Parts: sequence; C-alpha cells; structure tokens
Amino acid sequence: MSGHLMQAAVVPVPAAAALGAERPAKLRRVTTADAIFDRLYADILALRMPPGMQLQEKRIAEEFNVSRTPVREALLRLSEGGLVDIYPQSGTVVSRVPVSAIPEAVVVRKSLEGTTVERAAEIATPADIARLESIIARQRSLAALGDTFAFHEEDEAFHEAIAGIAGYPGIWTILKTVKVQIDRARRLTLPALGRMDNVVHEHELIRDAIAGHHVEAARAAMMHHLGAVIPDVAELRTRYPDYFC
Amino acid sequence: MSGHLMQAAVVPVPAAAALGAERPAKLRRVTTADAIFDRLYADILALRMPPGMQLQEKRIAEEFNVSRTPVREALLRLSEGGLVDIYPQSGTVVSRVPVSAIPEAVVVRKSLEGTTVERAAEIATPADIARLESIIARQRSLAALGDTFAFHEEDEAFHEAIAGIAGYPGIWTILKTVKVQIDRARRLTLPALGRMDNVVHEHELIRDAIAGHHVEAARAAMMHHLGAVIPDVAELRTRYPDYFC
DNA sequence: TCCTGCATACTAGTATATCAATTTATTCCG
DNA sequence: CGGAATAAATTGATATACTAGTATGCAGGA
Repeated sequence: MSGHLMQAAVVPVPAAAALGAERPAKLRRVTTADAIFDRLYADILALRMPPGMQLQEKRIAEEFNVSRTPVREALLRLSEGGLVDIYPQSGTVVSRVPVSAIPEAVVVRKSLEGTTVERAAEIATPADIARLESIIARQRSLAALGDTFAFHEEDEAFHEAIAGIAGYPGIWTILKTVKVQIDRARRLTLPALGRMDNVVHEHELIRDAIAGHHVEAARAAMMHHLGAVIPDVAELRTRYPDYFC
Repeated sequence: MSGHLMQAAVVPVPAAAALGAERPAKLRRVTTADAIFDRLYADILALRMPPGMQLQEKRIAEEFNVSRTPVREALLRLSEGGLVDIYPQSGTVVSRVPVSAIPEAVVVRKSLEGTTVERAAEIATPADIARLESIIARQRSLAALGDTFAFHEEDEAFHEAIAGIAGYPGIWTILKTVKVQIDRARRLTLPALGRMDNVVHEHELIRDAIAGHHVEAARAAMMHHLGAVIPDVAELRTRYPDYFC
C-alpha cells in the first residue's frame, strides 16, 4: 500500500446507488473518496484486511496521501454495507463476518435470483443466450487455468447478465450488497478447484433452461446452483474463530 | 425548519445498516449527521421537500446551525438511497421519482415478501399472531379516524412484524430502502380513505393464513395485497409532471 | 490481591478555510 | 444583432484545525 492516488479522471458514472437511483446520464468525476472506497472494498473482500483488523482514518489518510475527509466518506459507505464497524470516538474495525446473517443472505439470493431467472427465461432473445454462452466459455478456460480470482469475476458477470436480461438491473445492485458477506466467507474456503467445473456445468443448465424458455426448469437450476455454494460456516468458524461473530 | 439541534443524546443504535451489519450491542451517539439525515429523509418522504427541489449544503447547514460537514454526510447517504441527486460542482436536488424503477421495486417486494410470508406461515407461534392482530386492531381505529399518516406507520409495522416472525430482519432492511420510492409515489395519491378498509381486510387474510400455517394461501394473500397497492403512475405523471422522470 | 478513580493518550465528530470546477452572465468582435 | 469567448459567482471537493467522547493504564486505597 503506497504512493500517490490517481486524480480527477472523468468517466461515466458507474451504475452506483440503489434501485431507482440512476443518475441522469451525466458525467461524474471519479472522486478520491470513490477510489479509496474501491481499494478498501477490494482489500476487505480479498481478506488482505482480515475481519477484526483495526482501521484508523488518520493512518489510512497518510497511506494514500490524502486528507481524512475522503477516507471518512469511504469508511461511512463501507459501514453502510456492513463491511466495517465504526465506534464513535473509539475506533473503526473491519467487521467480522456475521455468521447469523449468512443463511438469510442465501435466502435473499434464492428469492431474488429465482424471480429474476424466471423472468429472463420468459423473454430472453438469442442474443442474450449468446452473451451467457460467451461468459460460460471464458469460465471454462479460466477453470482450466485454475484462475480462481478471474473465474469469480466471470461468475458475477453471469448472474448480472441474467438480471440484465430480465430487465432488473436494480435487483442486481441489491444482490451485490447481499452477496458480499457470503463471498467473504467463501474466500476462506480453500480454492476448491474441482468446484469450478461444477459451477460451469450448473451455469450451462441455467443457460439451457433460459434458452428453452423453461421457466420452472430455470428456477430449479438456479435454486440448485445457489444451494450448492453455501459455505460450511460451522467448519470455518472453528478454523478461523475470530473472523466471525 | 428552525432553531438548534438536539445534541449528543445516547441511545442504542437503531437497527441501521444493511443485511448482516448489526452493530455489536453497543451504545452509539446519535450523531449530528444522523439527526439531519432523519430530518431530511422525513421531509422528502412527506413531500415537504418535493421532487426537483433545489438543496444547498450551505443553506441547510445554516438552517440547522451546524457546519457543512454533517450536512454533506447526510446528503451522501440520501443520494445512496436514491432520494437526492448530487451533481458535482453544480447542485443537489431532491430526486424525481423514477417511474421506470417502480415496477421493479414492486417485483422486489413481491419476491422478498412472498418468501418471508411463507416462512412466517411455517413457524409462527400464537404470540406472533397476537402481535399481528394488535397491529391490525390499531389500524382499524386509525382507519376509522381517517389518520392516514399513523395508518401508514402501522402498515409498515405489520410488514416488519412478518419479517421478524420469519426470522429475516435483514430482509426488512432491504425492503425499507426499496419501498421508499413506491411510498413517495403513493403519497401523491389523494388520501383514499376507502382504501384503508381494504388494506385492513387484506391484512386480516394474511394473518389468518399465517395463523393456519397455510403457506400457499399466505403467499397468495400477500401477492394480492402487494399487487393492489401499485400506484397509478401513468395518471400521477400527468397530474404532477415534474415530480417524475 | 483486587477494585476504584483519575490522568493520559488516543479516536471519531465537527467546524472552518481553501481549492477547483462548472454554470451563468456579460462583453466584445464579427 | 448574434455567437463565441471570457470573467464572475456559485458550489462541490479537499485539507487543516479543533472539540469532545472513550479506552487504557497506573496509583492508591480497601
């Protein structure tokens, strides 16, 4: 962690904000706070900053060569997402993964993605199917290479694409915030290489059901897919006792 | 809007944050920024600040006798919820209700509340049913009095109670943010007094289904209930053209 | 030894000042 | 008279300074 921070690039606003927030098509500077948010977000998700780690606005500000203000804004956003806990006048820590919330997060995913995939199966076009297939193809090669990180990114892309096909971009925004806690727990499991092939196959089943406009089959395939990825929290908890609460 | 702001009361943290964020049972100062956020949130929802209204950090800060910093933090949080739009170096406005997002918001509610009510029907205890009934009872009298505002608060309580029964408090947190845009649109409809009686009846049906552990019936009743409250955006749009986008 | 109370050293919350970018009005030239 | 260039004003973004809680450790007494 070091060095200067990129400044003041001008880019189209990246989706941001919750359901229905769509900024009017307008240009928006990527602010310093945004950059720091992204960095911390990635660091926490990748466990480079493990749960329970103490954070200090001042120290972070010094590391990035910025003032406390943008750091503070980034931390506030992270705390809303449940990734850090801010104790006023005391300190800020990377939040421990709330085990109790993980089953609920899975329920949310199943509920929302079930609804989404049904809609997608109803209205998907051949072009949509092609998009799904291209993502799956990339996943196949990444699985062969054993690149778990890139594989996971494509996994996100697949689910996001389905939301896009269904015409529910806002639902994907919600899912992203919900998925975070699940993903953090999953990062702790050893890179189960064999699992990637399973995922590819499950994605193929989902794609086939959507392509054939088989609403019920699509839902069933998605339910099976989401049910298979629940991390074994009980085991993780004994292995990393102070990462959970 | 006037006068000083209450300072530094100490209260238990009010639920806040997304799924799985549960602040460790701890005392937390209600910060100035929190107070301003709550105030602005209420003002926007009650349409005292109508969509399209210009906001200025400086002016708000002066009104509340605080500096721009907490005002800014409150506005940032509001913008994440899609209640204000911040145009950098230009201005901040109360967001217009994004009509395009309302159907999607309804989809989310149906999906999540459908799942929730099913679970509630499975595990509800007699005490849970009593809680629901007491809320419905209050709604009956409020409907008779024609107190639409308090009625709406009890409506929220009813749905939150079901989430509580199901053991999905985090889902309610998500629903709150999704409901906001729908509620804003609904506030524009004339206080349809007759509608309140319908709502009470629909709630009774939901309660009965939960009490009888009729999972399918509970879902059906909830779907009907949620389908009935979709505001007629098309009509509203002609009546309040610059409240929407 | 263990508990209590105070002093100290932090940390986050808030205020104020400065910087930079965008919008808007105005002026000057064609 | 009109349009482009420019200057002024507005306001968001960032930096710095200050205030006020909170935790911790040590001293002293039970």
